[in-house]
Amino acid sequence: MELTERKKKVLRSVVDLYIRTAEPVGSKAVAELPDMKYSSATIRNEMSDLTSMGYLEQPHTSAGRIPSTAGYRLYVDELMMDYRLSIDETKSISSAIEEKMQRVDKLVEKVAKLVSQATDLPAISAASRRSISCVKRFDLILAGQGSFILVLMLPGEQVVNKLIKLPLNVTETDLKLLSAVLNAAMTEIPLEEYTPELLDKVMRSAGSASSLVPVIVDFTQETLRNQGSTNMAVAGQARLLGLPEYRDVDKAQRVLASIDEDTLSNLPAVMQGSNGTKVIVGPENVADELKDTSVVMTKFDIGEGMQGMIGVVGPTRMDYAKVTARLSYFAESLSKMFAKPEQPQLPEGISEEPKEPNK
Amino acid sequence: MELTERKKKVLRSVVDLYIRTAEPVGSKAVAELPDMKYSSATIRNEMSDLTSMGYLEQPHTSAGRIPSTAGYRLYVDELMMDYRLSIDETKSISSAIEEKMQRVDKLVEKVAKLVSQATDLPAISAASRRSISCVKRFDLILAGQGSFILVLMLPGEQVVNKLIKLPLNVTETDLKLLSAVLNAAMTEIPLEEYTPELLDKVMRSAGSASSLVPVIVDFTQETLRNQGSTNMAVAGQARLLGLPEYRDVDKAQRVLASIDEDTLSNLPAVMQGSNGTKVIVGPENVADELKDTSVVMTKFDIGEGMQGMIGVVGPTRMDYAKVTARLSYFAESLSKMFAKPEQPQLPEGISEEPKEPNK
DNA sequence: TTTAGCACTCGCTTTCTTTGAGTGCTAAGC
DNA sequence: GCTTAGCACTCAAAGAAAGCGAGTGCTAAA
Repeated sequence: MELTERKKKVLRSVVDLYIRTAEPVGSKAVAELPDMKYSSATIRNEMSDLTSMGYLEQPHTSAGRIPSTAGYRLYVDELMMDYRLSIDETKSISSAIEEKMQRVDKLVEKVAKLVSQATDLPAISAASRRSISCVKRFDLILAGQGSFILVLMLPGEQVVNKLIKLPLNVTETDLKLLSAVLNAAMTEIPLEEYTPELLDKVMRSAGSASSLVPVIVDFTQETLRNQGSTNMAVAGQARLLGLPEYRDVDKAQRVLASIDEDTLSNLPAVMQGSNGTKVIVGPENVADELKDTSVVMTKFDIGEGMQGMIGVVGPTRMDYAKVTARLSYFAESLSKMFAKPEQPQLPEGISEEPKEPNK
Repeated sequence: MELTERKKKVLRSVVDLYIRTAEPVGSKAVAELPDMKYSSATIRNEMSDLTSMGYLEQPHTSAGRIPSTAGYRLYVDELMMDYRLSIDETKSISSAIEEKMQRVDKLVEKVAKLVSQATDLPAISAASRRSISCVKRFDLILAGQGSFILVLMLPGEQVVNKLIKLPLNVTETDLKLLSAVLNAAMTEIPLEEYTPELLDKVMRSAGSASSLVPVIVDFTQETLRNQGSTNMAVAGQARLLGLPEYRDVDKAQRVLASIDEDTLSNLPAVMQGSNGTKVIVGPENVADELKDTSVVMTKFDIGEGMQGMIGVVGPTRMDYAKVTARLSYFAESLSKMFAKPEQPQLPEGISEEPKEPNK
């Protein structure tokens, strides 16, 4: 059977109504829509066709129709009207983002909150660095009896430090020598090349400061490893409970549990290939708990070898148009913010990174 | 009427049973407890007395009894049996804490998760620094054309850094001079003494590097201000939904909303005075949404001018004994960890010490 | 091809009934 | 004088039955 224009129109109307009401949609309701020029009987026939074509479903014989997964898919891919963000919306999103945000992990948290607020759904936000990283420079600063500060400069304006304490005395000369050795031998090379042989070589060149080498290298390796890590935050889980489909507490709990930060750690992988906004409708989901829950995600580049992702989780009948619009706008604003880091809206640049000592 | 030993025993049994079952407790159930040597009729009389004394309540005439707020209070303050942590429990708590945790904010997050796991309830964790802080030392490291790294040493082994970029050239000599000036004039003094006059003086002494002073001082001030801030994390909200009293989604949502990180920002204030473990039973709560929700909190010192707090939120009938025991153990382990930061740490001495609650 | 009409279906809601845990009271027992 | 067995009474919760009404599919007429 062919999917005529009228059928598409009916399908769109059904999905739109269902998104709004969360109740099965009857032929009469569709017929009464302002720009629907046919009677309920006609609509009924069309809906019957759409059902046999697999785009709609009937919870039971005498109920209205609800969109099937295929129906949502078609809706998202073709039928969905562009949602125009109102000036107010763009304004509130931009101004929220523009507040200066200091560290990446705080930023991720903040963004998750904002996205959740903007969509009224639970939101996830993540930022991950690709781990192709190296040390650009080592600095050692004497900090007192047997303690010194190790400062690592990494690509992308990042600076990491650690206060190191040792049960032996350290002299300025030791540190000078050691930092020269480290800078000569261990900068600009990836983690993999930190071989035992290299360490050995460094140790030997370090002379009296050689006992400092292991602790320095340990920290460096750990730092480089963490560079490839992902910051992630979830916000607004409670919003899920406001939705009729999650009045069933068990269901809500299952979904909430599965969007816990721990559980989601593999999510970035999902986003790997695609760029832009991606909609995963209900059963297309990998996780079993999310079978009747949809996920909308947007990936974006934030420069400096970092990637950002924001997404929301909601019922299959969520307002895809609105959600994707807001998400995209968010992503865009964030990209912009990162693209020109020295611009006025971000007075300090985003390169600082206050660190605590204590591994 | 006098509160006899037997009445206390009955009350304790009622609370214990209610904590376990979440159902009104009948006289028969109490009478059938192993060490209850009276018949249900006798218990019935005692329960009737306890009801008129205000320690128990009846949801309706022909139902069992549930503890009133006064009943819980008495239970928590006097009746509650010490809960002995099993070796397994202490082990799992200690080993969880022992994992190296890097920064305070990450630690707070991690602890919230652990506490939530250990109690199976939503948990809050916070760490706050008293803001009496100063810079112990400034270091400036040249990092390239017109950019350098500012390193601040703060009390308590903290080191903070920031990469600063400027549209002008900076020389090693400039930085040497400047750091000498800064260390002479601006260390060991509190934020308040960063007066315009002082800045002026520093600027003048800084010579050709004077243009760097404002940006350095800005960052320093901001850092010191942040020192007084509070890190806070909430974890395991979803666990609330597993409890029968929160099957009512609206209720659950209200509670969850009110333990959102934002809302709770005033919580540290509540903990101000008291030390040790504090139990807030239901209606004793300030927030209206938490009227039938209890909060158990423990405050502890983690040295270096920092204070920690962990707490859980749960139904009024939560297992206070178990929860306070675990919370205290957590607090203790954390304190220990901070007290001897370089120690390999714990398992010896399973000195749990389920705290006597303070009224 | 569209539409009005009509019989039919079936999940909700409401009302009524039943059930049983739990109570308070009384009178007998220790 | 305490304790306990016994019994009538209460009342929420669970189950069953009835009625409602939104929605359908089909048919026949426009």
